[in-house]
Amino acid sequence: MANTGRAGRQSRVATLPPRERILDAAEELFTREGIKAVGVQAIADRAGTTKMALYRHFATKDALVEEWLRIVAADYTAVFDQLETAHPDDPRAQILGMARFIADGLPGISHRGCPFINSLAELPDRAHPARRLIEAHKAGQARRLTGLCARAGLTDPDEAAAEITFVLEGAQVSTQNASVERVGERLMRIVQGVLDRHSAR
Amino acid sequence: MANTGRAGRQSRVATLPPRERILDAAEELFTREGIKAVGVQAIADRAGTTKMALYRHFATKDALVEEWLRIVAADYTAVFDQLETAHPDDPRAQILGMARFIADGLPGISHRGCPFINSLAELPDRAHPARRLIEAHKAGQARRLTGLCARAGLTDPDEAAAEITFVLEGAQVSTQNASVERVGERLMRIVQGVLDRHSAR
DNA sequence: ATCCAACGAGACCGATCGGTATCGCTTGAG
DNA sequence: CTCAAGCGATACCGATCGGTCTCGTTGGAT
Repeated sequence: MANTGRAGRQSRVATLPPRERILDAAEELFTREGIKAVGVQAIADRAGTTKMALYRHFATKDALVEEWLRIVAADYTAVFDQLETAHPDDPRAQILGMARFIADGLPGISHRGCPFINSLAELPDRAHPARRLIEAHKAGQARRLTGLCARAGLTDPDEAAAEITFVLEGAQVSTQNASVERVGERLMRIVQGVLDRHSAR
Repeated sequence: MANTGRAGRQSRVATLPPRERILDAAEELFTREGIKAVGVQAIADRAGTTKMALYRHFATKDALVEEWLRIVAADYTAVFDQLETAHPDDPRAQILGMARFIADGLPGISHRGCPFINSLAELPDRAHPARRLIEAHKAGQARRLTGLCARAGLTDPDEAAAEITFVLEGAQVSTQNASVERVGERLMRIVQGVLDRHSAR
């Protein structure tokens, strides 16, 4: 998901405006190295611009972090929305679509995990705006997933949603470690099993 | 697990040697604030000693981080061992015991997650000794869990172990966010379900 | 009693951090 | 054509980082 910008230098033609390049660079570096490990200078360099230009668009580094996470969250929500319009009357397909989206993304984030989980680790302060954003996003996703489970006719929507959430998060975490092989398919099989098991018999 | 040292000032009597106090302080601060966010000065202060004393026992900050993670990993392994001696011929009880241990620990790590997962987020470099330590520990736990699943007579030990791992990690991650309520019991119920489902009928 | 190793205290170092100030240059809307 | 706004470059600021050095004290084994 995301990572729209090419990795190369500032292309000669059709260069994006500085603000977008900065956000692309931030996405790349924050994801790969972590928030605290990346300095604003490095972000400016990778964006092919300067620190001053960065501070013309973002008040502080924290504000940039927040905006980056807002975009990531919006990307996830967009996938959810898109699945909803694609399968308006099939909540089960929406759930499996979300799982498929996560599963397919696993190889790409190999050894680097989920941006949200990693950012939470670097933002211990619950009052931090970026952290509040993450928690709000996760809460919204959980509510939405629970709703889908209910509409899918599962016997215990709360339990099923929690189960799926655990498995989804756990798969992303586990991808950081060991053999990434078959994690995606394993994940799909498990989610499928959860749905079947909670279905009214 | 761990957190053996009292939280208070350096007690007047029976004060632990500096090295232990430093490790206790590191455990406390690294867990609560994160690795990168904590300076060696802060660790020394909390241990009631000085930076110099710290560097007499640990070559670098990284070495201290590594030693801390080694202790945490050893604590987990010790619980595993203890369960093995308690239920030598009941692999199922061992698995449930481990899940119970995690579940009971969830309220304690509320909003701060698992030290391993958080540390992975702050150690993007796969060659970092501390990271290698974590990966080795996780690999060992996974192997052990798979073995238990096999001995428990589950039809697909690999699948069952992966499922349990995902759920365990996911529960710890999710504890950082929302309503921590009932997460422990929910976790136990899910693991129990995984065991039942994979049992030969 | 002695002596040495570990300790507490604190100054100090170079590097890097987030963030600001200054100054030309480009550029596109009026 | 004009001119202000946005831009790139660079120097700079105070604070903090990990890590080193010195020195005076202390306490347990011999």
